[in-house]
Amino acid sequence: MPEAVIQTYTRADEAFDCLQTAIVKGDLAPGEKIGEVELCSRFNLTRGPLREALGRLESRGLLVRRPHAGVKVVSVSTDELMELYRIREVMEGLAARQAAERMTDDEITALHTTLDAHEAMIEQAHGQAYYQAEGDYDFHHRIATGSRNAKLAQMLLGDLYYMVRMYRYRLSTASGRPHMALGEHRRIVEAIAQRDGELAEFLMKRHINAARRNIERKIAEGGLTI
Amino acid sequence: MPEAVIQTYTRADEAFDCLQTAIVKGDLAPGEKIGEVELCSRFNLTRGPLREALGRLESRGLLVRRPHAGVKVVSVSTDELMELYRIREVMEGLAARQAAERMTDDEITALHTTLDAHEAMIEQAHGQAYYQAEGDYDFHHRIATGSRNAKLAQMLLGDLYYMVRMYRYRLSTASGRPHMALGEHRRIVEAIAQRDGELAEFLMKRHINAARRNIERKIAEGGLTI
DNA sequence: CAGGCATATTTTGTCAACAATAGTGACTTT
DNA sequence: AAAGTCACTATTGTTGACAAAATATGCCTG
Repeated sequence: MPEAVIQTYTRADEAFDCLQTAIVKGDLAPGEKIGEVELCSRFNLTRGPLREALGRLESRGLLVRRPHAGVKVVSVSTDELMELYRIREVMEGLAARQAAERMTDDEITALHTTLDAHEAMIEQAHGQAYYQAEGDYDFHHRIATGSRNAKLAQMLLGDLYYMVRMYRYRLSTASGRPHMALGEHRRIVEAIAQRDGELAEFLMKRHINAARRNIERKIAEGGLTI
Repeated sequence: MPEAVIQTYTRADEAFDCLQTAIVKGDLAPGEKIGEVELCSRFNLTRGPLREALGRLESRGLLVRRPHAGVKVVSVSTDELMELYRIREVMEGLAARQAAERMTDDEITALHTTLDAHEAMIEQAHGQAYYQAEGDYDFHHRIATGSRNAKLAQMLLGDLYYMVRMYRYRLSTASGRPHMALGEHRRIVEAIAQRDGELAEFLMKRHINAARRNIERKIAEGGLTI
């Protein structure tokens, strides 16, 4: 047994998770001003733990608080979304490089099978963008973890991904280029399997850069409004 | 008037600042287990705001909390410190590139004068490592802000720098290579002034990489113990 | 004498009432 | 009539008391 420690789940954690998913899923719209008492009744919580959760969410940048004036969900402009992708580019590039150097063989095998599953899902649920988005998240999640860089994984998984996902739900994976993305994923995994960190970094950066430009183009075309 | 909004300072903010500086300065030693009531009496606070601040600090990675078991200051191994520098390398590289593209001429002038002040301080307080550390922080702070990438600045200034500074206080700027660092800083500013983003990124990455290797070497020599 | 179990204590997690502040509306004044 | 000011209300910030949980201690048993 690797982990028998059952992290007791406190009400503040519950509040945190509820709010985070509510924000990511869009149940709480960006810019929406929300009262504490309303949130309490909505999630069956009391104000103590709620405030604790609000503090955490604020320091993660998912919502902004003005003293005595209430909290509101952060609203990210398209420019800011592009900046997020630029950060992802360099950080995930680093993650891919370190993953190539440090992942175990078992983890790499798991990466391969993950991609196979994604391919099957794309063939089958042809056009179901939601699965594609989740699959993409799964892939990047594994690489962040595989980097064996705790802080890097924390920043990617705990900060950036939530903000990006917040928009992916709304755009419902605007990228909409499942096959292309899958091919890029395959090449990245190949580089990792060959323990070629430099190549993995390069491919990952290019992959995220392509995703960013794709979204940028779609927004410019007016097909998407944030 | 650009900013007439007086951010009212709440008790939770006070608690947050107190704890953060206490951790960074080393008044609260890493690994030290601290009780909530003790902290309250120490900083003249009550438990409500304190707990809010603890939540924020936890999500920033400065302390770890185990439910019902108390909080303790995070203790970072040398390996983890090196990982922090690797993250800094790519993120500050990006910051330098974007700063070169976006900083105003006034900001660049300010950067120059900042470096002049650092040089004077180094000459004068010859060996006073503390000023060097603060000067270094000032330099990197300006570039992070100048990147015009809000999230990037937040992650650097709000997360990474505090963790690194936490160790700089303890090592009392182990780097101890003030003149060399100043020269590197000058070259980075030159690249920014010439709006050469690519070069600025390259120089910044090399600068941080050199700092990392320097610390790594000193630790390996046994001169420093964390 | 050592190990495990039960109890007791300390510490954290939670709650509900109180105080302070910002936003809002009406009123007065120019 | 418009603008500024004052008071009010609703919401947030804070406090202290209560409940639950984990660690530590001491006792009992093998």
